[in-house]
Amino acid sequence: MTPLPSAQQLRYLIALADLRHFGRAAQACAVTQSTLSAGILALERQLDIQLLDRKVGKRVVFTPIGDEVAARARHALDALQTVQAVADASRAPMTGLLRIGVIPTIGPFVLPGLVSRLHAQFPHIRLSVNEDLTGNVMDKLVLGRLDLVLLAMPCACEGTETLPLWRDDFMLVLPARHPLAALEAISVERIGTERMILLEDGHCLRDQTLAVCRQERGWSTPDSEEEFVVTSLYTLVDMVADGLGLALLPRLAVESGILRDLPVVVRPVTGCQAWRTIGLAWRPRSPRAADFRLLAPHIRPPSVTAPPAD
Amino acid sequence: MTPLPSAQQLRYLIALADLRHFGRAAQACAVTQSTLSAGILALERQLDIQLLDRKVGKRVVFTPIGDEVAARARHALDALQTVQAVADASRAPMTGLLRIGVIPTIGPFVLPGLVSRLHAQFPHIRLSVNEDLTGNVMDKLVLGRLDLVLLAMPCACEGTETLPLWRDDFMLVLPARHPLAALEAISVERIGTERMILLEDGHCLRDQTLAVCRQERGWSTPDSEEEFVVTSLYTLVDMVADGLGLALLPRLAVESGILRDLPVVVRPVTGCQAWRTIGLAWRPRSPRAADFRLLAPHIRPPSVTAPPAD
DNA sequence: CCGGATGATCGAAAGATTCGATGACGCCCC
DNA sequence: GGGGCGTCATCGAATCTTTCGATCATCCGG
Repeated sequence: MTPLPSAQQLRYLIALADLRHFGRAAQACAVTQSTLSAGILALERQLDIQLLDRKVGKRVVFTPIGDEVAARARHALDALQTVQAVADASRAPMTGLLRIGVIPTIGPFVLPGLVSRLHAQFPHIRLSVNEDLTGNVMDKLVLGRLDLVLLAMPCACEGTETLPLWRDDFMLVLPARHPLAALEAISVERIGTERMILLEDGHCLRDQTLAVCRQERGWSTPDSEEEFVVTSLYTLVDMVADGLGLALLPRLAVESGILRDLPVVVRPVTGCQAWRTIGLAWRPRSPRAADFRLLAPHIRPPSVTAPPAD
Repeated sequence: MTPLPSAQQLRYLIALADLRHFGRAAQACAVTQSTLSAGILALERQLDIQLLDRKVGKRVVFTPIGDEVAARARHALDALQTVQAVADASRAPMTGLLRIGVIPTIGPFVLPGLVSRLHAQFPHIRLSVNEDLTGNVMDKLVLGRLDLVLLAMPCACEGTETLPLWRDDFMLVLPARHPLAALEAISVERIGTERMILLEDGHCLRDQTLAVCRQERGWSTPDSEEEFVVTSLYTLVDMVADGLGLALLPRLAVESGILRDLPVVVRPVTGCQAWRTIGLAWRPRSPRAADFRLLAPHIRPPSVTAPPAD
């Protein structure tokens, strides 16, 4: 049985596929050109296939099968590096750079406490935070540009592993002088005739608000000319205070003091399932998946007091 | 930078994880016990983690992280072998064992011609055929026990790559003396009041028949005591001939002569989308994916004459 | 307390990898 | 058209790694 291609050979092939030049690829691999050339030749001999088209001048031209092998080689090398990464992560858990993504309707209310808590608990961790819409942070997650995403479920998180953290109720925010403000709790049917202020497209909270409203048959999306769409929860609250409409806010935002001293009141919504689930998502093959599970208990809404240490 | 673990080391680790015995693992790897022992030690030293618990007697006990690393090692070794397999497949396309799965409502009508055609076209291919329900063949496909599946879409084929081959119309088969037999084509609304004979649960054709019938509002699934459910298309045709009900048959089956000389007539269905798409499915990472695409043109219904060779 | 089984360790031989130097080949410009 | 240049292949020597067989250390059951 011929030996499997070595990690070194795969590195050579991938560098050559990227740079299309033996000398520069060798430089990138920190070896001499002769070594890289011999490595590619050895790979061709071992696999018994032609990876490069050598007749066309002296330019580096991959054969179709060469491209295919290079693509598989990338995957194999990645898998090998993951073995190493798993070992590294276990030897030094909760260290190194953690690139965390978060959506705008969670970030401002969770991150401040989270960052300081993580720094206190895990001094060797370095945090990089990226706030963006659900779709964007999830894209970056699967592309490997983020390690961990804090988001609101339900959401389309194919190809990721998720862990629910806590339930975050939606609460109705309305102008203080609004007739409904007299009620202690407001049933979803009463919202049917009201104008709702929405976040702009792409915010999952927008879709979740619409989903809650659509549980009431009488409700329909406002015409585009009548629509009130804003880009941040802060603006949204301001507009409610101005009497321009009602809005659903996550309890998380309310309890973080987003209402300030504006002339608005906040009421629970009854008669429907009005909440989102805050959760974590990561790549299932992430070497640090075990770390992320350990990290989860430290991600909390600011209002929840820490459980006593044991 | 410490070197990545070698394929050999991963093999040693996996053999040890499987056999839990240095001597036998070494035998399985065709090396001496000392070599395997040294290999494991070297891996532990390179990764700088403890893979085995050595204090407990002399039994081979993996640490939790050892198990984790072994699992990743399996994946990495698999990826390396795939590089090799891609090369092998390209060097000798259309050779070796091809394990093909097929569903019962396609197999009898396509396989006979397909097998002889493939043997003629690719003499070095060895075929292994497995006929089973859609769910079962797809399970075997993703588990790697099949290479290629011939099935009817739409279907839930997550985690697989699919290639549509041709559209297969559904045709209504009814007793020769049935009043509707007088019509040249039968609109789906006329089926609303008829009793349909169905395949048993698990056949995708059953679900597709129900889907067609449900396009007609008046239609509802028969009560279980009134249901006529059979296990094969041949029985189904027999029951139609006996006047027990109507059935939808794929054109593929009709043109393969399943109606024999029974007192039934077959009519096109109008007024709805009544067809299935015959297609191929395989694992996206299959080393022979390129082969499968080349193979597709040779999979045809028996009625279609071969295009002239060019 | 001893013999068998199991895994770790050691030195030597075989094999693989790498380097620097050099060869072969096409291309460009004078 | 020929020399210079850029590019990839080849070669021998030095170095590093892997493997083997032998041996040692330890544990377990009688």
